[in-house]
Amino acid sequence: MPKKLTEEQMAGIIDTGIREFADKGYENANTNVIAKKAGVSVGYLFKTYGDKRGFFTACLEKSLQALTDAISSCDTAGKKPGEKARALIRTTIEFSRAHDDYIRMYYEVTVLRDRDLTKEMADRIEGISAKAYAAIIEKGQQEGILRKDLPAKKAAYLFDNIMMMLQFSFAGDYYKERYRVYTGLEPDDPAGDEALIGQVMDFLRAALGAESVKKSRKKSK
Amino acid sequence: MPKKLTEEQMAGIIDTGIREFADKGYENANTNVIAKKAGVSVGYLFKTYGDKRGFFTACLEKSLQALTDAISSCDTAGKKPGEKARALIRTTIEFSRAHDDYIRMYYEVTVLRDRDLTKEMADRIEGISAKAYAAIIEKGQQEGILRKDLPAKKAAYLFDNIMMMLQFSFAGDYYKERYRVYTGLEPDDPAGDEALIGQVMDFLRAALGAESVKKSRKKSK
DNA sequence: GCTGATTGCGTGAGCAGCCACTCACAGGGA
DNA sequence: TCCCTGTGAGTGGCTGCTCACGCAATCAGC
Repeated sequence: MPKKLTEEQMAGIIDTGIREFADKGYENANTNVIAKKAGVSVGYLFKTYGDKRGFFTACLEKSLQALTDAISSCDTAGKKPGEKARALIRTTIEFSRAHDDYIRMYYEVTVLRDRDLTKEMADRIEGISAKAYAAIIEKGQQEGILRKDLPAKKAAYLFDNIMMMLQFSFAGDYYKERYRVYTGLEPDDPAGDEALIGQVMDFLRAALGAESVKKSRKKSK
Repeated sequence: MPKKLTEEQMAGIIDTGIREFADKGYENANTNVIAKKAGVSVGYLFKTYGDKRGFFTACLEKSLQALTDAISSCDTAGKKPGEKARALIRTTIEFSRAHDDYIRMYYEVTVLRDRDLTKEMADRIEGISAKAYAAIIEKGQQEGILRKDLPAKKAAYLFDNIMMMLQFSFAGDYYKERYRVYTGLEPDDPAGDEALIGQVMDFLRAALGAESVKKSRKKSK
């Protein structure tokens, strides 16, 4: 049965692709299988996206958009740096658990052996968060809430290290197991979330906060 | 020309394998090519290691051993927790730069889709460092150098997050680029190392140190 | 010591299966 | 009738793995 694909079908290929790439990895994902699962012909897939890599890039695009949207929704004007940070941590954890396939797509980029694409993606993805984080931190420093002796860029880097690892910890098999080993908690269970968020905040507040702020540190557990 | 492989040849296959797996990834590494590069027949490779996965595991084993050795060399008895941490950070950075293929092998595990192997590896690799880190932190807490209100396990987890990201930052293309984006520094150039080590220490000391220790914080940059 | 037999390690051409990609075609819309 | 979109059986190239063979080392008999 030929003729004119519906909008859903066209969007469906991308979603199917994301699921397959996330589950099996780039190499093991099979374009024939993806097309069949999406109810579309292979021919269509290749005519539309050129080749496998092109299709992958399209899938990636959607995943990254969703990720970026979630992150930037935390950066509401008027919020204090501390509130922003807390929102960022909570959103990251929740998003990673709910849309683990998007995170795993992002993780796939990290593994890619295509020098140019790798560089482009790193610049795009990290560029966005690097600027956002550095801005928050700089603002905090100006307001006197955060210590000024650690360069904002380096602080942003250390902050993002923790954010990235959080993302992976709730999406990838290896990182989930690692989370279990370290904390004794089950990553899929949201029960430990609040405690974790509190501890991460606490850790960061201590690491980045100005002396005056440290005193108000609350006991956690 | 057949007959009896030398010790070097036998070790050589593993080294060649590590290089190939690290460079191209598990799927793209070609057993025929590895055998040829190592100056050995494919037949030998498969007779000795069973299949590609078995050969990969053998390569992994050597990489992990080297990594574990380097890490555990920092844990000399008698050192203060702070000294141990500093040695750990320095060693991690230097090792990652010098033996980036070992780190990339480790990273490959992280991507593996083999549930059982993933779990086993996570338990082994992370189990070792988790215990070591937690022990150092607990000791620090008992000595009153480190704050006691953050559970040692969680602290170890956050510490390891930073250590892992440091490893990747000097070994993987994506992470190298990310490091450039964030810090503006060139990851392959050791010139920025001391400053980075100082800042990481500073960050951790602030995050984990007891109040009394914080006062002695030195200005960095 | 010498020689033919025996053993088994290592070889690499070849095979089988997989999968990205093509292209001749079907059929719906204008 | 003429596009033009989408189809899916087919193909070519790649790669993990096999297996029949060759060669050296060891051995048995003299």
